[in-house]
Amino acid sequence: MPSEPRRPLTLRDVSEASGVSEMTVSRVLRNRGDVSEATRGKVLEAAKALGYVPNKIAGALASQRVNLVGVIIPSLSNLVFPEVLSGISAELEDTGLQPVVGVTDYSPEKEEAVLYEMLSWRPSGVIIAGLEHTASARAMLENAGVPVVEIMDVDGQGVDSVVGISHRRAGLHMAEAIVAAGYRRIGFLGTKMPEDHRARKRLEGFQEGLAAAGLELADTEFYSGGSALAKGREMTQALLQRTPDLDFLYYSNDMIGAGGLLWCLDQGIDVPGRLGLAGFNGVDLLDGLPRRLATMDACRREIGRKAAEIIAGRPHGGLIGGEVIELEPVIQLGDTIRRA
Amino acid sequence: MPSEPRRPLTLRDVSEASGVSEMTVSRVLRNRGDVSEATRGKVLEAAKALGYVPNKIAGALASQRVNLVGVIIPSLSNLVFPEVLSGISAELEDTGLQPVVGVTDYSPEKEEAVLYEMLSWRPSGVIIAGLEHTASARAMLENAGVPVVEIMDVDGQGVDSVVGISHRRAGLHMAEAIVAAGYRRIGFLGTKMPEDHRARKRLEGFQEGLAAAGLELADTEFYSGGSALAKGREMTQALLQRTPDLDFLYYSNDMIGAGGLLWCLDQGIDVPGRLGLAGFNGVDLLDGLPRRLATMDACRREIGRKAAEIIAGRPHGGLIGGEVIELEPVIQLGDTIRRA
DNA sequence: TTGTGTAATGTTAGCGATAACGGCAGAGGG
DNA sequence: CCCTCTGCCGTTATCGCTAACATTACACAA
Repeated sequence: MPSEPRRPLTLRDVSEASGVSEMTVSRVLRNRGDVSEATRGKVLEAAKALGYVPNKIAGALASQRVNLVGVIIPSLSNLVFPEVLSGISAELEDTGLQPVVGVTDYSPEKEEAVLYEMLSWRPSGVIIAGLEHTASARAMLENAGVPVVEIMDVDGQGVDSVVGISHRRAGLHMAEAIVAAGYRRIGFLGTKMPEDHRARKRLEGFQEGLAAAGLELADTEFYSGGSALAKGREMTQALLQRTPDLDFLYYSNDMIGAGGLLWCLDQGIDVPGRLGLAGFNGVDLLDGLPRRLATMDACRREIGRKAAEIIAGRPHGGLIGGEVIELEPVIQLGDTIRRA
Repeated sequence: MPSEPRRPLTLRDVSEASGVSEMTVSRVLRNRGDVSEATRGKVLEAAKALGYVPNKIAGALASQRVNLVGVIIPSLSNLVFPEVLSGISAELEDTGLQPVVGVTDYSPEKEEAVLYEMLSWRPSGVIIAGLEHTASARAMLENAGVPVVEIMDVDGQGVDSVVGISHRRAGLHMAEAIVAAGYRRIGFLGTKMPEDHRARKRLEGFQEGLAAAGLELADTEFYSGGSALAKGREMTQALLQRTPDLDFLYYSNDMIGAGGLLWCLDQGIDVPGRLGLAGFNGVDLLDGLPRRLATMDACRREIGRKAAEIIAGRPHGGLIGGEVIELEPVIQLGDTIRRA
């Protein structure tokens, strides 16, 4: 047990304490190269006694290798992204790689800044949400010299690899299911976020699906900020007040959908008979609601896994390049869409 | 627009492209030292044209400075921690410092590993949840040579600075409020997590508060894993079936409390008349529930801010040492505790 | 004995940046 | 005219570690 952390410890301190060269200490600490059991023991003991922690900055500079993977996502409070992260962590678990998270708050400029900052640490790979980036950001990704995986969304052109679902088709399929169940007067409730391209694409796909059946949205309502559950209530009330004859409400995410569901139940509205409801994401956080909200699983964890797998699978940013993995979201009718 | 990212770019490339020395380029890129407007322009232009991204690894090694702050938390899905993080980010916003997150899954061993990994990058500070660590981890924190802030909890001895609330007193105050409202047959529902010391302390404080009124817990129920909302329902049902005469349920967090609340409402139980409910955390995610659950704000964002403030305020790990900041959680009676 | 192979360790030369200091103009004062 | 000062920019020496190669010691075959 040492007691004076005056001058930071270096390999040299360990080497002197154990009577071998710095190189040998380095080899022991990295489990690389041949070292006799005896020296290994001595070195480990000395390192532990001193409380030595290797300096990865120097190590990375010397070896030109960094065990970090940059992960850039829009938000941590969205509930979706922590799940993606969890998939990434799980997959990276014993590859020696480690995720480092950056958050953009849905701002392209901030995304660019975060990306720049990350790349300046020369990570072994980058996982970034979405396909839409500033020109600079896209250029950085192209020139990064490491594998890049754009996640969540496959509706568009990626820089390198892409893992996600088609939000357009997700919206489309939900529309088909709703129409098939016999609903005709359909409203949409969503967030007012121009930068949430995935929500936009879902809506577009949804409208496309309605159009195919000769329908269009009867009314829409948008919000921004605030507690999603509470907003779901308010918006639902507002929408139904304005257009009382709606027979279905499609929410852009499960949280506001849940709020809407709770409001409808409070009001004694017959769900799904008189009014059907659906959300998006399949968050199991909401499992305990009085009814299971119809939704569509966004394959969040799986997306994280696959993305991490791609990064981990490319030795040194190998030039294998651009896989596109499209996952298939599964519709869950729950209790809020009439069954045939 | 360049097109061949063969050999990674270095300062030298920019220096050659702009006809000045590496040192001058470095100065321009860091906004440090005197550089004429003319050269600055040339350099920036060259850097942009090449798509140069500085190598912070080399920079950090040379300058012995790293603009990262390690943040170690048990989980990202707990809802509480993203909020703490958001406070940290906000406070660090324009200090040049940047948070780097590590997750421990409530495992002391993993915490130790994550801490070791973080320290090996020589961050400018460490923010870590909780006061309980392995002996090794504690030693590392003590010898890190940078400011350390332990957050969330003040019931115990910290290594350096501490920012949080007293969970013991939080539990105690909730007990007092419940007793004051006239409830007597009180049950507790919580998570089965020996490593969640804060939940444990809250429970202890709660029992202490009951004891002061001559009461003790009438029954308890624990769970682990699964969707919190659903678990809240199940546990509540189980507990009330086993001990039907309970008149109050104290939940260790708002999510299971919300599940319980929904179940009680489903059952037509008179809340808060026949049965009172309370949770912990004050997550505004739940604002849209049919009733506002009684809870206690854990000052999550504020904790993040204060912790970041301490880190940012210490120039180079200055030796100012050990502040302890105890925040005061506010009880919110909501609609699930009888009012006087 | 000499050579050859292998295991275990040491030596040297950077990795890409920055700190610290040095040099060299031109301005201004005496 | 000399001297100091300031603005601007270059040179040199690390930072702590690792890749690559050199070296040593010993075993064993020829």
